[in-house]
Amino acid sequence: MIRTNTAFLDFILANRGRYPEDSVQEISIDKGLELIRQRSSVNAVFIIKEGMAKCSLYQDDGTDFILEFFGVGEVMGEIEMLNNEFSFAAVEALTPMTVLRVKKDRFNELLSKDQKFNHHVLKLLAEKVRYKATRFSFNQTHTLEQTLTEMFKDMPDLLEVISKKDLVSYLGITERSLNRTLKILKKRVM
Amino acid sequence: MIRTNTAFLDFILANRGRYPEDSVQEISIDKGLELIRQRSSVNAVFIIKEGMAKCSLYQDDGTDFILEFFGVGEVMGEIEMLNNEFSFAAVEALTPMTVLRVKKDRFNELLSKDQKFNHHVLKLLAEKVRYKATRFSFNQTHTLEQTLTEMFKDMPDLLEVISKKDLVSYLGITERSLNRTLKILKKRVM
DNA sequence: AAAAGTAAAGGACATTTGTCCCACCTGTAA
DNA sequence: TTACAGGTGGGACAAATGTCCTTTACTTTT
Repeated sequence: MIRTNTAFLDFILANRGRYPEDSVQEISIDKGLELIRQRSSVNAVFIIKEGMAKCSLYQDDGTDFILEFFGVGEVMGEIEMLNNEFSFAAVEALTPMTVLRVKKDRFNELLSKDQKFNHHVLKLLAEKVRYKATRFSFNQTHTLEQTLTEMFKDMPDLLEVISKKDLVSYLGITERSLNRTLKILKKRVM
Repeated sequence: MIRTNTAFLDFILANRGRYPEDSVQEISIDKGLELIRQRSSVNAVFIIKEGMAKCSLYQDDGTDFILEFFGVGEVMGEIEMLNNEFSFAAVEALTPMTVLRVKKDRFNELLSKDQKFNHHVLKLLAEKVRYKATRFSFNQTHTLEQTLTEMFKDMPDLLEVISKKDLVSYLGITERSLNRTLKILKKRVM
């Protein structure tokens, strides 16, 4: 459930020497900082080298829904770059992070000039579509209890890594429901 | 809610004369035919010229969840092509269709040799991510009544175009719930 | 038109999730 | 120590959705 993409990160790290000066900058991000603000224009693509972020969508009614947790290697801002639109989601650091920053012009240049870079971006987008589809499909057709059971199978230390509040937003439920179901699951284990 | 992408279709239609012989074949599809079978290998990309299809995911428990309704210009099979994996979803014609078929090798060739083609594919993938994210976010955080209200605003003739069974699978609910809510909405209008 | 068979709609009750609020814990200021 | 504030978990009830089965409506056959 925390997305990673080491293939792309490794590729960038191995090749950045060949790119024009300053194409890829490494920057440190404090926990809690908002890397991308919703409905603002985005002028760089970010790749996570260390740390974790959440990508969420604030809705009109005040609720916020977490689309994805981004881990090492995940890429942010490329959707907006390609559609040339304002960001449709927000990205916020959940831990201190180190990210690689590629400015808009450089990103587009790499896309058109470096075939391997281009192919990585295509694959990464395809993977985002695939993952979103399967995740949402599962959530829509299963109860919270089933969904949580799956998540713990995948990641037993879930609650140490992600706060209850974030988990609630990720699942689109209330804190009450989460607590209730966690209690049921705890009983089940004993 | 029925996705379309005329930009890409127009581009293909305008340029196919320049592509090698037989790169883009036009084929007719009967209603009900399964263009892409889930968990099978995909060896061509399809673009809809006429008609409509559903893209769905059959789950282990027998339920099937409709990810998207594909209308004119929508592209199918490109995710599998890029990830070089078996199809994760199935696509079935809901009406008689005409589709443009681009074989795997040709598709990859166009991707690497035709920069505009490449850019169209990038944009189309980005748009799929964006759309899925906003749709699912909305559904997860709203009741069926709210979701249906929005859908009818967008498309008053919804029920003439899409069968109740498909609508049910698209929303991940039961037929009973749909009927109940439709009745409530009908009362509301009067 | 009557009978039989099939698909769609809806009633009654069960389960899941949400809302509201209270009790309890912890830390801190008086 | 007391009193107050903020946060966390949970009880009680409400609302939304699912399950099961009956009823209604619509076709087809005779």
